[in-house]
Parts: sequence; structure tokens; C-alpha cells
Amino acid sequence: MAAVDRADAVFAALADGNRRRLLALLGERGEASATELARGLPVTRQAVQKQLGLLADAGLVSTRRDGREVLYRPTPEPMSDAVAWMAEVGGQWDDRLAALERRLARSRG
Amino acid sequence: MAAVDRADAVFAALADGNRRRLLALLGERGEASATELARGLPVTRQAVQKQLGLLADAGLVSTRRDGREVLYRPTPEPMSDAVAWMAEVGGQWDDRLAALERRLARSRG
DNA sequence: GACATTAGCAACTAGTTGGTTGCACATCAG
DNA sequence: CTGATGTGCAACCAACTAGTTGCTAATGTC
Repeated sequence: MAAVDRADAVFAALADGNRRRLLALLGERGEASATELARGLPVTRQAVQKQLGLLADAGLVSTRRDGREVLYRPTPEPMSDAVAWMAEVGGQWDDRLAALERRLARSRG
Repeated sequence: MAAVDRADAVFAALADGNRRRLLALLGERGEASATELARGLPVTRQAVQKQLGLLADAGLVSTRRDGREVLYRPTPEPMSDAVAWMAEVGGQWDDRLAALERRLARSRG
């Protein structure tokens, strides 16, 4: 199933705490550039850019060019694949996962 | 929030494809030893044992001793912390994204 | 045009990690 | 007791990764 391959990328992308923090930051601001994000973090712009690149590969962020800036925004659709995997593997034991999955899926239409 | 720390461990544990395969296998069989699992995989028992150890650290499997065998079984409860993180952050994104859409739409006229 | 700011790319380093081999210990069957 | 099977632990290795520095190119401001 294709969702599994995608889940692979999503889990790998979410495996790093700094990347999850970046995602959370992006969630708060809605949109931000790598330089902007790096300002509030103890790492260089290049490091942030690398991580954003990985997140983009997983489909978790998309970019928009505005003049000389590149703005990143979160695109949470792929997370439902990861949730789907967890729901499938852990589903036999708990239907809370299924409920959460429905909520997440619904929020993205 | 404590759930975040736990989510950290869970995401890290699920980041590896072989570990997820192990979890899926355990889900199918219900219970299995490291040696048993390694028989069907192209890796050594020790490698499987290491991975199961990581899964156990994340609370995703538990062990039971039966004679000279150690049987592993899945305990997917901790996955709900990871799902909770995704639901929380994802939900936040939705709000922000909606606001951003409105703002962009307005500014574009 | 001159200057400042931002993005993009490449090379390098330190640390992590998944896997291996090798060996010692434990348990069961004959 | 003996041989077979299974677990536990440690050292080692190759690959990957997150971060850095250093540079060039592009865009905006004066």
C-alpha cells in the first residue's frame, strides 16, 4: 500500500525533535522563512534550511517564494498516513486511534 | 506536557522501517521471540534484539519469559501520545492556515 | 551603482546508529 | 552428562546525519 511508503518518510521526518519543533513553530506562525526561524533557535540558518528540506521531502511543508524570501508553511496531509499506519497496527487494541485519525482527516477535508 | 516527551521516544522508535516491520510482525503473531522473528528476516538475532530493546524503551513492546525463551508482545498504548501530538499540532495548523488564507485573500483583493 | 539582506550550494566534522562477529551463560531433550 | 538451542553482552565497523564554515548568486533599498 502506498500509504506505508509515505508513512515511512513522515515517521523519519518526525523522528527528530528539532524538526518537530520547527513544525510546531511553523504551526504557530502559519508561515515563515528559514532565516526567520533560525533567528529564534540556537542553530544556523543552513541547519534550519536542511531540516526544512527534509520536511518538504516528506510533504509536511510547502514553500512559496515572495521576492527574495522563501516562505515555508505546514501541509499536514501526510501525517494522516502515519496515523493510518498506527491505527492499523495498533487498531486491534484501541479505537481511540481511529477516532483521532478521523478527526485529523476531517480537519484537512 | 509529559505526553510530548513520550511522543519523542515513540517517534524515534517508529522512525526505522525495520522496527515498524517488527511491530507489524508482532501484531500479526501476537507474541514471538527475537530468534523466531530473526528467522524470517535478513538480519541476525542480535540486530533484532537491539531493535526490540529500543521498542521496549519506548514502551511499544513488553516481554515475558517462558523457560529459556523471551517472548515479546506489542503494547501500542504509547502510540496515542504520538497521535495526540499530531492531532494537536495539526489542528493548530488548520486554524493558522485558515487565518492565513483569509489574510492572503484579503490582501490580494 | 553601492550596500545590505536572503537564499543556495558544497565540503568538512563529530556523533549516532543499525548491523555484524564473537563469546559466555542458561535452559531443555536425549 | 552431553549436545542443541536460546539469551545476554561487548567490541567493532560502515553508513548516515545534524550541524558547521565558507562561499556565490539573487533580490531589495538607498
